[in-house]
Amino acid sequence: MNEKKTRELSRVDHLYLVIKEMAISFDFKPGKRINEVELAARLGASRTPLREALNRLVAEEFLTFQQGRGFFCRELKPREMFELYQFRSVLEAASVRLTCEYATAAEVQDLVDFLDQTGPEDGGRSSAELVALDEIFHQKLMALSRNREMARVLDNVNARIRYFRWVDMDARRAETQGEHRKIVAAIEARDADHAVQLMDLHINKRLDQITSAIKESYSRIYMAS
Amino acid sequence: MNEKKTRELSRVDHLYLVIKEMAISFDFKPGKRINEVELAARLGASRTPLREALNRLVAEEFLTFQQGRGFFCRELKPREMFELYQFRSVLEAASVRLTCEYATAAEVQDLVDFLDQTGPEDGGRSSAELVALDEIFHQKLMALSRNREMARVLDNVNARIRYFRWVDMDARRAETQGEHRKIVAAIEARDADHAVQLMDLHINKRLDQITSAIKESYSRIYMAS
DNA sequence: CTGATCTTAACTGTATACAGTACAGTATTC
DNA sequence: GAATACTGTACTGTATACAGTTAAGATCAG
Repeated sequence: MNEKKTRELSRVDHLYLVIKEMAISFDFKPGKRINEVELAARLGASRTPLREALNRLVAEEFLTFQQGRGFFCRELKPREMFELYQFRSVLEAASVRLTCEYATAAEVQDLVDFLDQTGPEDGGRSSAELVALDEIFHQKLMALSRNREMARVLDNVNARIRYFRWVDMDARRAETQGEHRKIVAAIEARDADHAVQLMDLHINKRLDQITSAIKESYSRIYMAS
Repeated sequence: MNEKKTRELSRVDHLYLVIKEMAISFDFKPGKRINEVELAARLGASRTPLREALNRLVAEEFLTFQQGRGFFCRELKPREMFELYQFRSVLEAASVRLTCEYATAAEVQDLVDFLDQTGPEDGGRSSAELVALDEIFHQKLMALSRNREMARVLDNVNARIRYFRWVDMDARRAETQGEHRKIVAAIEARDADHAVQLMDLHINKRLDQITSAIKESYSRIYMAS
């Protein structure tokens, strides 16, 4: 027990968080098997807590598991990304609708303040930083809809498409912030239908767009190694 | 390796399935700690694979985990059930909309056939059987929307509210089948808005209804023991 | 009888050992 | 030369041991 690891956290929790980040950013290559002995050594733990963490990540679809062969990194499949985008769109539309219903004026104002603070410009931010800001905006919105179950699933969906978005954000970095402002304006007016419509435009992505962006994603995954 | 357990399944997978069923039906009492040694002995396994299965179930919110204290059965909280019902409603509305868009006429006909086969009457079925049939109907519908990610989450939501529904179904056993028919009719007409509206009526449940039905649920949980 | 403190038993957290299995690499045969 | 059988190595699957921690029970003061 020497590292300055985040305390108050069990070893399994710690491993879970670290490996989840590795899975998100494809430090494991798509479809490749994970060597437990080697990974355990690298993270300074034994195989027992490591496998417990890996099992959690299997349940959250970051990894897959095959009887007798072990744990594997998920693949980056166009169809799956498309379904996750579609799912995200559904979650966000519901989020907007419920927010129109439940959020107080003060809470909506907080959202406006957040957009003001993060500025209308991208401020020289990296693609990853822009994605992070975008996710925070949507998390705040989801929090106002007062449904923690949907919030939890949205977090999972966002994490699973995050790598893809890092790549994709480069192409449309300018648009995001302005679209957020329009959505909040519609919420302030309590115009749920309009807000949902704007949200759909903001999120939806066609399968062919995804397919071509995934090619770029793959090339970056293997460039980095 | 003696039991006639479902083969081709790893021990962890087997434990996972068995314990999940136990969690769904509250064989573990709400909030109570799970004794690993005792449960391992009861299921004829050692603690290592048992804990791997328990960790998966924590990730799926059937159990909770506290550092240094172990695994606990989830509680049955009105607010959480309400949010799950709301979530289910969102998922099913999306399912209906996408089905209107993507399903072939033949697929919709299969749905009609399924309703015909399971009859307009409850046929003396138990509450649990009716809930199971209802879940199958909604799974089939979700399959037609061609989004496996949403299907997977719907399964999880359904499993988590299942015990509650076993209790609740007694009160409204007659209604379900007829509502399903109306929904399918709207889908056949490709009238998405109407189908969604019917689905909302079919699923939504107010928080106060849930709260009172949960009292009944708790009494049955502790009766059974 | 109530509350605090100490002691002890029970249980969790993790490492490790070993058995069994998958897979690669080599040899052998056609 | 290609295909198949064999053998060895590496890795997973699971049990178990032990250390550390929590929680309960007993003892004693107020």
